[in-house]
Amino acid sequence: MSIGSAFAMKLNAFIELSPDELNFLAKIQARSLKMKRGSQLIQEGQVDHKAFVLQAGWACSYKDLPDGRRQIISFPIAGDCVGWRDFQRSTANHSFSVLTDALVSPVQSADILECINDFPRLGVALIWAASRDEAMVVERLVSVGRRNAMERTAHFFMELAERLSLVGLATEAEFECPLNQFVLADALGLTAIHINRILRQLREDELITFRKGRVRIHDLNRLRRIAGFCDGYLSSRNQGMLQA
Amino acid sequence: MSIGSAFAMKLNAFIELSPDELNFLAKIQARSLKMKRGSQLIQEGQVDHKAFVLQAGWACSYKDLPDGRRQIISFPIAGDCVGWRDFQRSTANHSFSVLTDALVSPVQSADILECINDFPRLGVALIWAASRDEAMVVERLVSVGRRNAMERTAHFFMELAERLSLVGLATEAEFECPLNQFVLADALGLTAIHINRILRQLREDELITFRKGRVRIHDLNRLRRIAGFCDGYLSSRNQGMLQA
DNA sequence: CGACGCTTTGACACAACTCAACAACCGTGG
DNA sequence: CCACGGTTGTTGAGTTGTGTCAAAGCGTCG
Repeated sequence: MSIGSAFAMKLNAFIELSPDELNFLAKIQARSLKMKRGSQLIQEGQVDHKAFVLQAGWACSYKDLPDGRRQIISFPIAGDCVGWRDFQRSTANHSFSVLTDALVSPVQSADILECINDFPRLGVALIWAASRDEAMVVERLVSVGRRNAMERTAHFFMELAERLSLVGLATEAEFECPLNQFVLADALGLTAIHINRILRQLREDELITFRKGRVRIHDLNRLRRIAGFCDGYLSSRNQGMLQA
Repeated sequence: MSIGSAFAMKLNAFIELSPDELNFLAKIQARSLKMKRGSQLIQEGQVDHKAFVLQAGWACSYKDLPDGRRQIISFPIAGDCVGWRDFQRSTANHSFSVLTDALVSPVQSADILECINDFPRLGVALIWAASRDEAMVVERLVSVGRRNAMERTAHFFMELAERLSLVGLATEAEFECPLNQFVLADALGLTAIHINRILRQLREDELITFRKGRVRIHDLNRLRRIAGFCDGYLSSRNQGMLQA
């Protein structure tokens, strides 16, 4: 049986799913909506917010400050859950927008509860996914708090490469990345102008080339040293610490 | 019946707990360990890590970088869960230390599962607590990424005041805070020296005085404006889905 | 063709860091 | 009781990483 969705593919990398479990995942993703690039799925403070699974395309979650500054929290990609964290909260506490044209499946909280009750292994897999999402936020806090612009940017692209390859959207050294420099800046706590300078430096140092929506990684090992990247928090296997 | 523990008190602010539920909470906290100030509960990468409830005292969770830099993620206080996020992971992905002498109750993952099965309302309350913890990490990411040193520090103390008052450890305008300037720096992504200057400015502007482990808030409204603080992500009121 | 979204570059400003020194406080032991 | 070392707080002077402002380049699309 083929895995089907990116969501199933990701969970399947954590525990091997039975046909029944795959069916259930297919069922809750049966209905899906096309979203136009730039449209908003959830607005911070919204009362009747939903939850989604992102089937295809890129999204971002973020918080706006009153004066226009914003911080991007995460970039959900194919197979990722959107807004599940707040599913028992009355109001959403961050906003979600899609960055590209995208395909999303709305999910009812009833589905989530049913899943946990009828398919406990799937429930565990969902908890794993949630804990992985949180680990990514933590890792980004570390980046923004304690890594300089170069380290931070390198770290970000390595994490992205790892996540994308888990759902079959990246090869060893290359992947599509539809993020512009303003978006990168808001994610990494920098300005777009400074991101531009850093990207130039990464290119000149023959570490990463990022042009026209495509990232090419030239020297993985040197990059890993610079970024201080350990993939333990992302991967389902081999969760041990790597050497410094 | 009295509430008993800070943990119960916090959850009780979210949903009113029945005597049975309170009993269960008391049961899992029956055993507790005294920890000496500075000792470590969990080390990043540790394989046989446990989970805890912090009964009294202050702790912190953090990640170290190979070169000695570190980022503090959160400050668990009385009533908070420690290490629950990773309870189904094979290795811990951040470290925990206690900052003061403290009292902790070790919790088995079996207890957590039993809780969810036998006391579903309690399970929901735990999910609420977890989602609140994550919201705090997110809010800190916003601070470190997009607020300047003054805003960040003000925001931090306001959040702390709110959390402490929920477990009865803060009055309107004053609370104990055993954090030194190095610790504050590692939490806020600044240096201890700069924290010192910011604290001086907060004092001179008659906003906050922080001396000898005691924080006094002088002008809550002005502070809230500076920090851009909204307590929605912390508060237990006005969270729906569980009116019954 | 012009308009627009995004990238690139330079000159300059400033918030936060570094280094260096000293002061205040605290527990310990003589 | 004081002397002491260690930890924490305070301050100043100079440096640097990143932000700000301004302008130009370059595709793409209507």
